[in-house]
Amino acid sequence: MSSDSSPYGNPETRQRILSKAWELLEERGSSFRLVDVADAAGVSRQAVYLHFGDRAGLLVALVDHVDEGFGAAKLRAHVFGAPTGVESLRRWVDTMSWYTGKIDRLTQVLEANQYDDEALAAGWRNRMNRRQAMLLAMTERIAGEGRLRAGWSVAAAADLIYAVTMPGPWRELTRHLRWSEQQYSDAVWRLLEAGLLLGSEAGDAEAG
Amino acid sequence: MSSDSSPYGNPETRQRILSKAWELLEERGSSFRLVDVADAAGVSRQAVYLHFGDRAGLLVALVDHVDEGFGAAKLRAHVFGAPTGVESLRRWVDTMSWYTGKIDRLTQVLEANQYDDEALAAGWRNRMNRRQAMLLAMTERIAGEGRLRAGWSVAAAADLIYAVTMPGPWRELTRHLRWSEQQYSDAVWRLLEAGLLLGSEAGDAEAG
DNA sequence: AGAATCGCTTGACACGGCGTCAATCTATCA
DNA sequence: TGATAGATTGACGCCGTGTCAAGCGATTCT
Repeated sequence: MSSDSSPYGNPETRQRILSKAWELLEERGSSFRLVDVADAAGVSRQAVYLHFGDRAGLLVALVDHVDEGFGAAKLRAHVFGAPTGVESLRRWVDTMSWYTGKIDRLTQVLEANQYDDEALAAGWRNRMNRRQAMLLAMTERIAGEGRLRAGWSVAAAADLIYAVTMPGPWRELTRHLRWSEQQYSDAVWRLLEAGLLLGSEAGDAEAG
Repeated sequence: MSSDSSPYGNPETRQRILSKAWELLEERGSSFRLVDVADAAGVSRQAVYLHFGDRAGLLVALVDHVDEGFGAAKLRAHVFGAPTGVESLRRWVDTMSWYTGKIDRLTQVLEANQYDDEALAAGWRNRMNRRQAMLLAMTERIAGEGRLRAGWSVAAAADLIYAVTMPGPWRELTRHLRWSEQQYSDAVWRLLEAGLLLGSEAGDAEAG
């Protein structure tokens, strides 16, 4: 409970920098420069360093900033508030597809730089670990409802769902193969449902 | 059929550079430097530029180099030589899991730098397009054998298989979640089979 | 009012790695 | 003898990151 949460300087300045950094990242991608961020925010280049330490620090801070901006907490509540585990997973896939689209540019940069930047890697891992934990919880719930297909352990199923729904495949399908986010969501859901779940009472019959 | 395939200089030197570059990439990852490559190959830094133009050129050349080294052509022949489309896909998943492990470091670098390097992006796209084409062909064959589950178009199924089997998820499962390559292969296959394919005559029954 | 502190600016600098250039060397082949 | 190809040498410019020291205008403390 120490005060390491008081970052530095004027919070409004901090917000301005983050907002402009976000905009620049959206349009310039991973090649956005700190000097541009500073200029856009109407602040000196050093101010950025004072607030965030370095480039990686800015990126990491950006993650929380956009999560807050997009109401990630509420989205999570909606997902977990589903009446059943299966429905929860369905909502998750849907929400994730939408959300991934919103922050894909940032995700790209994080992924691309996680290998030569320690701090960035940690930030990315942290995010992904939380996602894993969420999916494990959902999968446990699904298993508890007796809807996990025979032959799958909860852990294995959760890991596989996690891996298959990473940003990479999403990006490939929507950005390069021109699927809509909804198509992605539907197809992935169908795949997971048919591959990992059991029908509630009726079989897997579907309209032909 | 023009002679743009005669690259530059002594082919043996070229090979030495590529081999050493590969080694360095394996251990240093994306932060490997051209100067180190040159030193390791016992050649001047400029020689690298003469042979490959720039960093991206080296990386792209490296792709073909390792494909050749690992006998990618033979592997492909094995995959396509399967008696049925379904078996072909099964072989592909298995082979791909193994092969992805062999070249994962290189893949990482390619993925990571595709966004700020034009030539690298093209090289990566090229590779992935060929994979897509392969999977489309396999999926068509599967559909032709009447083993594609109802409700999936050939194109959609192929795209989805392609996306789900990208290096990203593979890396996540094997490197971070400690799955073996075989476990990955088995799990992904099970998922695809149950999700997209139809049993030949007997149902989907499996030993409990 | 005087002093200290905070938030930020200014300008300069070093570092690293990439890419480039011109000059030079050394075999080989004609 | 003299081109030509393959490679070396050493220097240079560029660019973005990160660092440093000094200073400046407000606000707060007393």
